[in-house]
Amino acid sequence: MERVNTVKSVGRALEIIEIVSAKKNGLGVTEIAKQIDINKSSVHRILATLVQYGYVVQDGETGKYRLGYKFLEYSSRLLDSIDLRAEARPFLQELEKETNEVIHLVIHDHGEVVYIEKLEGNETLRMHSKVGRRAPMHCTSVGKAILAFLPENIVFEILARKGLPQHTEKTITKEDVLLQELEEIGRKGYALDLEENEKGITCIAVPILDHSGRAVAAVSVSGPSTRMSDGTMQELQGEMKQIGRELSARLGYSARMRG
Amino acid sequence: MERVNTVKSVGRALEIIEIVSAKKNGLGVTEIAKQIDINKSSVHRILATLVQYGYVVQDGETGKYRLGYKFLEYSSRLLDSIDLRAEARPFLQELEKETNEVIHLVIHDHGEVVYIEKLEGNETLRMHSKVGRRAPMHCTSVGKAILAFLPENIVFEILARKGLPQHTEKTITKEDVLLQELEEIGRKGYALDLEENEKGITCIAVPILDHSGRAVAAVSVSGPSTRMSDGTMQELQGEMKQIGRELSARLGYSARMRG
DNA sequence: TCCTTTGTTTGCTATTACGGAACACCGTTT
DNA sequence: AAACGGTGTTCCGTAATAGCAAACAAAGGA
Repeated sequence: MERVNTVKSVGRALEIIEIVSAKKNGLGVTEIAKQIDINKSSVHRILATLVQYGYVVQDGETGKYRLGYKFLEYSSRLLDSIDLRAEARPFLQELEKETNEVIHLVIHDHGEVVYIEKLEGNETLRMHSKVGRRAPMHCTSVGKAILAFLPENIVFEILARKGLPQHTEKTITKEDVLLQELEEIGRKGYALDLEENEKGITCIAVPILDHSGRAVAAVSVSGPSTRMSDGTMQELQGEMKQIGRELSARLGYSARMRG
Repeated sequence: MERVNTVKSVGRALEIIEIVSAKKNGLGVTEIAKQIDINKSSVHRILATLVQYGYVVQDGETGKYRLGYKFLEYSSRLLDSIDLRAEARPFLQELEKETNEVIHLVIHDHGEVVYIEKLEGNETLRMHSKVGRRAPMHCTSVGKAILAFLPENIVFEILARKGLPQHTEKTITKEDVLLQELEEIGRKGYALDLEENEKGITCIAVPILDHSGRAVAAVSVSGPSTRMSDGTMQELQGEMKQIGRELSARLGYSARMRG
């Protein structure tokens, strides 16, 4: 963790937010101070600032500190600014109607994927809390679809930083194997996840490219491996690639994708 | 703005976040520095810290700073922790089914209401970006329903701090009139918004009380005034009060509400 | 081409944030 | 009841550090 030209107390504040966000029911000054090994009074002062701005609230009963609703506000603004969501929505809905499986829209952020939309059969209502969740790239269809359309040096940087932790017995944990897979994905134009992230779950994904041809997002269909047969995938991949091209075009990328 | 025992740089950082969040397409160091009248280099150093933690990202093309997806993550955790949402969901769904109107679930936060759920006919998918939005209390049904079940001194504090800005010609802008209305709401157990916030829109709301009988949230039905007739309201209010009681009970409030 | 306007870095100084300790305030225990 | 361990909060001297001004770099525009 390099700390060149940064503000120490701001960093501490953000670490405190991280800690506070992790405990649903809040926690106290002393507990926080222990976790990051700085003085109680410093924690208290930073918390006071965060409270003043609504980032953190102090529970009236227990006195514990919890995350404030301010984050919902910013999150809302953020989602608004991602017009990709609005653009993608009709395509996702059609995909869901056809497949009756779970549809995801993710964005690449700092070597992970962030879910910004999830359509799940009749349970569309339950999805909110999933939006914002993160997942690794090396063992998800969306992650691999994006990696395959990123410059090599960025891919190496991500893999070096994040490693290839094993999630299931099928997770690709060797870098050379993954690179070969990415090369294939690049040729085919879509990525598969054959139970590499979660046992029994198979996914197919296509990347969404920005104006320079770099992947910034991806769309996927996920389902139980029993339903996601080779045949199903073959039917799906054509349509999904079409959707990927369409959405890429709306981000300004008009060049022709291979495959 | 009192600043006793707070950390200046942290406050500045949060102000910078506020500014950055307001511009969809991001903005530059100089622009930010101008807005809060501090030195460029200070802004730069704080931004560097925020970038390091993922709160802010720098656009690769333009170099402008935009809000990072970190906020989605925290927002997600926050929504998870609000079990009120989960508890309320089935009730809201039934309300929506019956009325075919827009259903809102809000939480009180610092003298405003924050939307944490929105059900909107067939367009349930479009709601995400609305979650986290804020609205004033004095001119919304949900806001008034909550105010009516808060201690007087808190009500006065909120009104003093926020004022009663006029949104439509029907907005209540006189404090004594509003207090009288709140008293009536307290007796009846539900609140109406007769085009006080938005022209042509009528709403009805009931509060949700915590274990001590103080309002912390509210549920509402909104629709065009043409459809939200007196008769409709009369039919609705009984069921909505029942929902309010039910949800209050789950938060630990078991005392009998008046009305 | 030069000039303006960015973003970034540097060095100095005074600000200010930090940590230790004291304080106040519980709830328990003895 | 009084002493205790556990909170959260406040105070104060000091040293670290965040802020400022100015210089630098880089990128457009005229």
